[in-house]
Amino acid sequence: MAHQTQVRVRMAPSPTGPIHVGNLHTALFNWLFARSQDGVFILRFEDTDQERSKPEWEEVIYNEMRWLGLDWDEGPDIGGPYGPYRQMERLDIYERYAKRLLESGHAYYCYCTPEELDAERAEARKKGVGYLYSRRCLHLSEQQRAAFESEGRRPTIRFRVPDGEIVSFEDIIRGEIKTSTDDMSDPIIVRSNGIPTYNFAVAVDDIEMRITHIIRGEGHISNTPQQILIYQALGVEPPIIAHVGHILGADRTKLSKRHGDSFVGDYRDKGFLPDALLNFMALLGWSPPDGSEEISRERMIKEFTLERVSKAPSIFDLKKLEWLNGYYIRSMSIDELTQACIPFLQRAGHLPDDLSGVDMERLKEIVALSQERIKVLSEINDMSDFFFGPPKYDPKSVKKTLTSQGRQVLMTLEKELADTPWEPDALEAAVRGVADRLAIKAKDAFQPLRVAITGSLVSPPLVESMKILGRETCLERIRQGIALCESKS
RNA sequence: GCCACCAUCGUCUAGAGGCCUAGGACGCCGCCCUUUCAAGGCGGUGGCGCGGGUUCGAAUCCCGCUGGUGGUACCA
Repeated sequence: MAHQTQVRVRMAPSPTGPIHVGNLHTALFNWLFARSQDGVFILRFEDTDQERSKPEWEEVIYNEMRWLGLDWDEGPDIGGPYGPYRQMERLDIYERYAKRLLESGHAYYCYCTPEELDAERAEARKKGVGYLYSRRCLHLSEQQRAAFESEGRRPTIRFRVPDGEIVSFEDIIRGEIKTSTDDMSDPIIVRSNGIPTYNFAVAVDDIEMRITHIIRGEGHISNTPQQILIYQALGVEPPIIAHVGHILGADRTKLSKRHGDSFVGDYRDKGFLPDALLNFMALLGWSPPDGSEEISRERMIKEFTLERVSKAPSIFDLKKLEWLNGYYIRSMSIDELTQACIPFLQRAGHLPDDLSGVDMERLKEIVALSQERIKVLSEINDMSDFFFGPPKYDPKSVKKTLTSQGRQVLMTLEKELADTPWEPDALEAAVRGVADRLAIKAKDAFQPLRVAITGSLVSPPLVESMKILGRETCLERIRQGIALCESKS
């Protein structure tokens, strides 16, 4: 077998906030590709936007990546052979590359002010043509430059886009994409403060870090020709490129903060499981050959190929995520699920912070009764609240069941259950017996009892819940239920 | 405005010229199971944006249109 160079891909977020669902999508595809190819997954922070980048976000991003189980092989925290992995620590590298471009005539200094540039843009807009920088700084003499400098103007560096050429690249997902350089304005690659702009820094980093495949969102398609031109000017073969479709909100626009719940952390806090979230995200724009929906991390890695990634954008469908999450919850062992629910129960005040006094066996029984009833972990709270304190009587449920007939049922049950063996089967038989004796349907006996015990018409299985609650508590709640009947009538 | 990308059920998708009377999944609806709600089982609803080509044959290829999205920054 021929030796192939090792696949190297990267996730390059800017530390300007937590991980967004869109970031996760492309990060996942990069990670899956790396893992499927025995490649290297690199984490790099693109922090050249000094205004918005904050070091605090880095820690948040690490934590979320760890929560998701997306591990990286090189990064700012663990280093690697091509570091540093934070762009602001690589300024000398960009400077070197910029110098090369300047010397080879592929770049030039530009002294235009933002105001002057705005005017040019306004002019182009007025004429209804695409904006192209006027290039009035392309051929500045030493004297002209000195004059600008003495005015106190600090230059940017622009890349000189060649005239009359077609830039073309083969996108693995989309096929050939061509752009005419005549439609491209000379981009600023280094700001007047010496910090490189995105398109330049990315190209330099991807070269320096030996990136073999760029997998990113389709929003970057329009940046690609610029970057290809930079590669060409530097005499470097560009990596293989793949643009994945965006993820859209229900309004069909690119998912963003505006849509709410667009951060990974939002889903973590609601009780979505990382495996479910990853499974769901993988299915947005990709599907395994056999069409399976529930697919483990291992299988995703095994079956992932860029060839199967679709180019169309996709809408984030919360309902499907919830279904998948429910599937994963149902697949967990009771021990695992209980552990996963504990933080949510604590946050709701159902469990103390210090778990040493908690009856874990009882807790597991409670969780087990809710397992196939919850779609997200946080739902454990509403589903099982009556185990942790007095029931919250739902007015509608009370009105419907705690009627005069309900009162009769509960009063009979109070006596009956006083000495029924406290086991689910016996309890069920007892309730049915009462229904028979009263000549009513079993349902009409169970429902008032359910409301008295749990507070609601909707609850986990009743007799199993009563078993956990114990006789005294249940009898007390039945009396409470009777009282509610009386206060009504 | 200009440039680019995209286009199969409501949603995620399968589909790489005949296997398509377009398959699966989520959702929705109905039935079964059942002490509630779920879960599970069974069934149903529902789609190739439009118009031209190419071809014996098009969801699949080409062109146009329409629609959507993205970019158009000394943001990334």
